[in-house]
Amino acid sequence: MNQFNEKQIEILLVAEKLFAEEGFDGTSIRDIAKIANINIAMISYYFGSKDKLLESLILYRISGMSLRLESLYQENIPPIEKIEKLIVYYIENISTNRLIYQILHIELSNKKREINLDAFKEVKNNNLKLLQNIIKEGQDLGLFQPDINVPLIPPVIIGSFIHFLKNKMYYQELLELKNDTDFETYIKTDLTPHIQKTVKALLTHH
Amino acid sequence: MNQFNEKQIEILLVAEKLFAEEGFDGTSIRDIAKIANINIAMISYYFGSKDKLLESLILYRISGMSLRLESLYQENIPPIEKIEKLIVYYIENISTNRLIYQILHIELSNKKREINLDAFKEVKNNNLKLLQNIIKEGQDLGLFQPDINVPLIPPVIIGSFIHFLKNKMYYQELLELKNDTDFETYIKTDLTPHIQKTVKALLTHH
Amino acid sequence: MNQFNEKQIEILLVAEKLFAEEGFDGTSIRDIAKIANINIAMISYYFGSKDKLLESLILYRISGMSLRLESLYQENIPPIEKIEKLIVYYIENISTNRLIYQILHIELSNKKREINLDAFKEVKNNNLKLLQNIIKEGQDLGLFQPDINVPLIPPVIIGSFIHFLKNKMYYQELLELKNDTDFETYIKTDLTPHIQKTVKALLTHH
Amino acid sequence: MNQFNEKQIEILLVAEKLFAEEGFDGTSIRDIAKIANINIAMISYYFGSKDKLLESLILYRISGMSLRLESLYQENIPPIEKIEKLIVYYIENISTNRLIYQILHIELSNKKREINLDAFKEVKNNNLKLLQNIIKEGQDLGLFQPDINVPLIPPVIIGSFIHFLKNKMYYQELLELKNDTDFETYIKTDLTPHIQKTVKALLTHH
DNA sequence: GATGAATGAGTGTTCATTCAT
DNA sequence: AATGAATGAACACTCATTCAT
Repeated sequence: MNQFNEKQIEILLVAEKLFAEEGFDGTSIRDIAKIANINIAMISYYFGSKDKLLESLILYRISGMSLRLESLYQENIPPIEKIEKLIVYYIENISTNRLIYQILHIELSNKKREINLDAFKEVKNNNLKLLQNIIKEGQDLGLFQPDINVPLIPPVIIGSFIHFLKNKMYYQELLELKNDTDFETYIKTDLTPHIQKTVKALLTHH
Repeated sequence: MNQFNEKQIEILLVAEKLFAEEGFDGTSIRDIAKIANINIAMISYYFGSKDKLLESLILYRISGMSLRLESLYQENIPPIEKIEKLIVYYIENISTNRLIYQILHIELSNKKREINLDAFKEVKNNNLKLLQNIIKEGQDLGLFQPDINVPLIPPVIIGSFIHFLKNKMYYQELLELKNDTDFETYIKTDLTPHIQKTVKALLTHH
Repeated sequence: MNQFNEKQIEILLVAEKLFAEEGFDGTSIRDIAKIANINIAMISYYFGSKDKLLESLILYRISGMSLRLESLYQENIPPIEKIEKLIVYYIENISTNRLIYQILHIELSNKKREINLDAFKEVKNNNLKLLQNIIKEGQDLGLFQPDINVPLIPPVIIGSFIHFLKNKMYYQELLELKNDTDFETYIKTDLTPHIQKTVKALLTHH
Repeated sequence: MNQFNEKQIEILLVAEKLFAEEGFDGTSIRDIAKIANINIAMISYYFGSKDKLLESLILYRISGMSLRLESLYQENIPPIEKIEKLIVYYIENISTNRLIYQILHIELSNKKREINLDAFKEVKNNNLKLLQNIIKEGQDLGLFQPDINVPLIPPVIIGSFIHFLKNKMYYQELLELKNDTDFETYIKTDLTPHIQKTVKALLTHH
């Protein structure tokens, strides 16, 4: 399933870190080669070019975003709980793939590079479909309001979380979260429930 | 009040466009000079360096984010309406300053550059304080729930909107918005109300 | 006699210091302008160009090397004492004009710049002629040896002294001269006598 | 023993010539690249930077100043002859390494660059020690005067010669040396003996 | 299959000088 | 008489990529 060998993956991981920290244009293949402890020519050799290295990285990461959700819809729990679980999934998925999300967020708006995001789109569509099913279920049960603009709910979930991440320093100061652990804990104990609460309110409030 | 002359502002606008589109590292001062139709040396001459050009741009834009809100709190309208207006303000402010927001979002997470964001932080803090006052007012009137984590509300508003903007192409396809005008209209007629509804639900839902 | 006005001389003095310390090519007119506290354009305005500034400086300095020696030959003292005095004059002249000597020594060997050194040559020739007369006098009196290659004596005097100056740091360490004052004192109490002794030995030794 | 390859040495030789003729700041890496017939990037590639190129050049030259003198002290000839030979060595060494001496003399007095001259200092110290031994030998044999300031003798030798070289044009005219060959011949037939005579006079004259 | 050597194109910046005022 | 604004040319250096081996 995975078309990259060990050395290639090592390069991809180094590249991911650097692209996320310094940006694609701000990262030179020399930097990558030095940290990955490989010859500079290896990158062109393995991936063809710096651009194709990015493509490979995105492909590698997105194909790794397994759809562990498949079963969620089938579970025998109230729709409201499914929503809660879905939100946790969203947040965990972004957390796990934080670096590639960062890269994508930057490069997405870059006119220079045309990135094939079909695989990413598919992931999004699957998640959206699942969300739609759950909401439909809740509506059928009379638990959720009927007039819900479903496609605008993921932006609330994802957007809130990513905005929080991006402004880490600001919120660390504001919320007096002294270190990274505090920050991560806050995401679990406060931010996630807050987003859940927000979405649930939206779905049920009349 | 504004310390930049006409020509400098012209350069800033070109730089803003390019930095947003291509990234800071992806934009060369030659690109800027060519489009702004000026000599390359002018950028160093006017701003000192490419880095300082970015600083100047941020300063220029943030100092332009006038606090047109001052009066909002004083208005004689129900708190719920104030919230609606504040959300419109948030969205309009980001819309107007879309490019610099994009730049900031990218450069914020770049380890290389240390950008002085004190002015930006101040804007944020002011907005947050206003939000807190409005919510307090609503709570005192028994209209809003008492257990609201106020600092987490701006992420919902800003995050949702920015996520929608960033994934413009995806949502244009999904929502069948054929062109930029449709997209902008959708923001006004659907997205803004959706965010308002979401926040209002959160505030009032028990 | 002096064709430079006060401001021009101020510029020349700043330029002299910088040219000596950083070299001509290593000094920018911006550096000069900043230290002299004048507008950059002033240098071109007053002197025409950076190159002509150097020319002006050399002219200014050389024309200032007054021939205080005229009378030496006429003094009623033994030739050997005249030689001693002449050597002191050489050393004092170079000391006083240390900076311009440094500049000349560097630029003399620079192929790029063609410096008109006629005035400098005249000074040298005058000094040489005086030396020749003194030596002739000593030879006529049977005090000095007859086979003296007079033109090679100034190199001994000037060369020794300048070499000592150029290798200041080396000799400060070697001779344990802790500071600039010690160094200057050593020149007076040891180096000058040493050069005098050397030349006198050459002139009188058979 | 020599860490530079053929191509690097070729670059070093071109750089040496240009640095000597135009000064370090007056020489661009473009000039060097053009004359050495290499790509501009090669200089950074081989030496790291222009500054390090200079360092490499100095290292290359100084490490090449072999101490061919070791045996001189052991030779079974009178001290006065050893002195003569040592002076010839000084002059030949400077002649051979004329360009790097010129560069060092310029850069020595440049405040900008800090050049590691430890190796150069060692060469000087070795030569000085040899000189001291020879003079001591002559003094023990009653041939040389006892009160000799030995550290000030090299300045006489080196200074005289370098001053003569630096003022080549002046002395060529003064001494009617029509071309370079005449000039070089004069150094051998007149200047060297003159310096030898001077030092010998100093050492033996009472 | 893997890499050291090499390069042309491009980077941001500084330069001395000019010119309108 | 004096200067701020402006510029083309040059600067040292880094870039991603190629290619012979």
